[in-house]
Amino acid sequence: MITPMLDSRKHTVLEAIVDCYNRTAEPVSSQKIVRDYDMGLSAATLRNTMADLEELGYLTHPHTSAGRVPTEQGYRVYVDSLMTAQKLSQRERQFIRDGYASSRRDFEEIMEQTSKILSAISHHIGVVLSPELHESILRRLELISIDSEHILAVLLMASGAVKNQVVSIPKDLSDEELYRINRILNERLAGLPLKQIRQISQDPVKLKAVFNRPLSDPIATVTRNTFALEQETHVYIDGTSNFFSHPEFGEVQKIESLFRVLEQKEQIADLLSSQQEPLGIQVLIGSENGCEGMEMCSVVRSSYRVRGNQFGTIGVIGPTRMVYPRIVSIVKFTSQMISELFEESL
Amino acid sequence: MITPMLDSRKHTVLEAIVDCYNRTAEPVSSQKIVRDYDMGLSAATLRNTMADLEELGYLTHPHTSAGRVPTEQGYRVYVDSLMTAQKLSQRERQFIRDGYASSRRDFEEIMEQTSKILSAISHHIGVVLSPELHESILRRLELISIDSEHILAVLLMASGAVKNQVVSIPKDLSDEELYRINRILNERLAGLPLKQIRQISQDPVKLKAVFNRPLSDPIATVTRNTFALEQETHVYIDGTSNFFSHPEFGEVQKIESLFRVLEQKEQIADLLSSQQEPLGIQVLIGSENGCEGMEMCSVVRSSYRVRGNQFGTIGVIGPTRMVYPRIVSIVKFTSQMISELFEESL
DNA sequence: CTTAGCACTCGCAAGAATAGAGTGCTAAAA
DNA sequence: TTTTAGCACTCTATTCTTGCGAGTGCTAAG
Repeated sequence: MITPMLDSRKHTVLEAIVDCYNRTAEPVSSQKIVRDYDMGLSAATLRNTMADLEELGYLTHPHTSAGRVPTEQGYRVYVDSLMTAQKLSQRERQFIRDGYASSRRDFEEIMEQTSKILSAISHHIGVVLSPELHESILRRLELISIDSEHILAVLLMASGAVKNQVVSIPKDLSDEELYRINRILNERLAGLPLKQIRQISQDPVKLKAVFNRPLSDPIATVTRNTFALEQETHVYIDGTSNFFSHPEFGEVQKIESLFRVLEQKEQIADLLSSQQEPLGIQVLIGSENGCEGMEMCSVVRSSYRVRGNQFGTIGVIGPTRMVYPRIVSIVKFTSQMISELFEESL
Repeated sequence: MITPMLDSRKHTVLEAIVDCYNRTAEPVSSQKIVRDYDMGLSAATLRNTMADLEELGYLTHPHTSAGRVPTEQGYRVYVDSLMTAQKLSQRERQFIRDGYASSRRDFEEIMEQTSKILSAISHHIGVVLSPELHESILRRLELISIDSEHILAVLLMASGAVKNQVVSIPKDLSDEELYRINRILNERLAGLPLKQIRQISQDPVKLKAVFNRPLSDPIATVTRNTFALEQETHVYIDGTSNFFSHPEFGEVQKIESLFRVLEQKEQIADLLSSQQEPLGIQVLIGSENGCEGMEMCSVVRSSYRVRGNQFGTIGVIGPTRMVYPRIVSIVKFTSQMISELFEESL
């Protein structure tokens, strides 16, 4: 628990500074700590300790005569070994539960609702990443005729996700034949992950092996066209305007770079999924998130689990100066909630 | 063409001021006009004319020693009777067409792509409102079993839109029975607008009349649950970060109120659909849009048409100081494009 | 090792001075 | 009668100065 280089006083002081800075968004002076934190030390002593912490790289000075501000490294230590978990209040838990109560529990709605809940309760940005479609297991497939050249393929996944896709078909395919194809596809492909189905459908040898039919058969064509899917995850974002209330984003410039990033959904998807380990909670502090234009933001993320042993990610994006214990608890609890939801329903 | 109260000189001057202000975002002085617009008049004369225009309510002064800025009323006159339509260049038309080329032409993708195209080419915010689901005509309905208590209802609309919905069903409904119900529902309900179907499904008398079965019959339950749909339109927004490049949004405050509105999709939906007349283009200048927090923005919108005689709306939201002729042409052309797309495909 | 005291640094806010852009008005010119 | 040159006046934006206050670092005493 105790970082080797830091004695217990340095710990306490660093924690106090992080805490104070998080609340005020202003550099913390030695005076301020004496006044607010009653730790039985004089300002001068604190100044010495603070100077030490600065030398170790945990604090900085905006300028000579200003108070101290935690560095990313300082936050790192704080998050890893200083902060004490802050349990969510009964109220807050209830708020999260209520958020899901109204939803009709379909897949998309849960995703959307989650991003809303996360942002509403954290007062930061809530983000949800759906599980990668390719990893999903096909539960069932339905082909619906649209016109003579197109059908709508409805892919129902084990996770509860649904993917609609318009597919071109060979002309003059009768309804009966379509129905027959539909039945065969379900027989042979249901239960397999999409990734594997895709491989089969693009590989003539495998395709032939699975269906035991010539490649010119309509069934081969339909399969090929239906499963020529791109990799795909959806990103749900909510609460972007919460950023305006933080004083450190007082200048348009800073907020601009952030918003430009947020509009690039792929970047956000990368941000949430990179080096994600299943079922752990992770905190990326400041530039650790590796996202250009988001250096002054931290990300708290966690994976969640849906049926079919698949994982998605939820997260909160906020200023580096966020109340980590609270946000961590929120993300943790919400990811549990959502995993449970997917377990019990659908 | 000529507004009664304004002689031809006032026209020219007003147009010049609007044009100049649109380009520079700064109050326009008499000097500036003499220099840039070669209209054979001295600065003093222009000042007189400008004073007249101000008295008529078409211009204002930020302060005594500043240049003139068009009022909303001024813009109104400009848009209604002064500006000359600016044809899109071949390049621009091609840009729009190319934007659709890649899309696989399913309903959602066209919507999404349209908002992207609009924002990319206008450098403002692109918005698309899908047709109201209730007005859509049901083309076909497919019921897919999920588990013993739920099915997935896939509603395929005449417009090409698809709506998935998880529906609770009576327990122990056999697959055969579900299939039978599915067939009957298609027979009786396909071709009707959802609104009407909803009425039928919620009204015991009508329900009985249509299906000629007791209300306890599973078919009645499934119908009721499937068509208990809320009114629903989707809003697609893109290009929000474009707003940062406009100098009039240099202060965080102004941009904040705008972004808070943009996060409220319902408000945007209202904004686009209120008093919309089919197939016309409309320009709402400044506070005319009636949306709190968007007083400094104008909206150029147009409806588009999908199969089944339904209408949706597309629009561009930008600062009041936008290049109206260009934006109007963009919106007009795009709405034609999208109508054509829906005509030919799907 | 801690702390009081003090000199020193630096940012920030308030004021003062200045420059300059633009207007309105008046009187002369067309 | 309309246009224009000229000029006084107004107001903003910029720059510079000044003073204040918050904070630190260092030193010497407790």
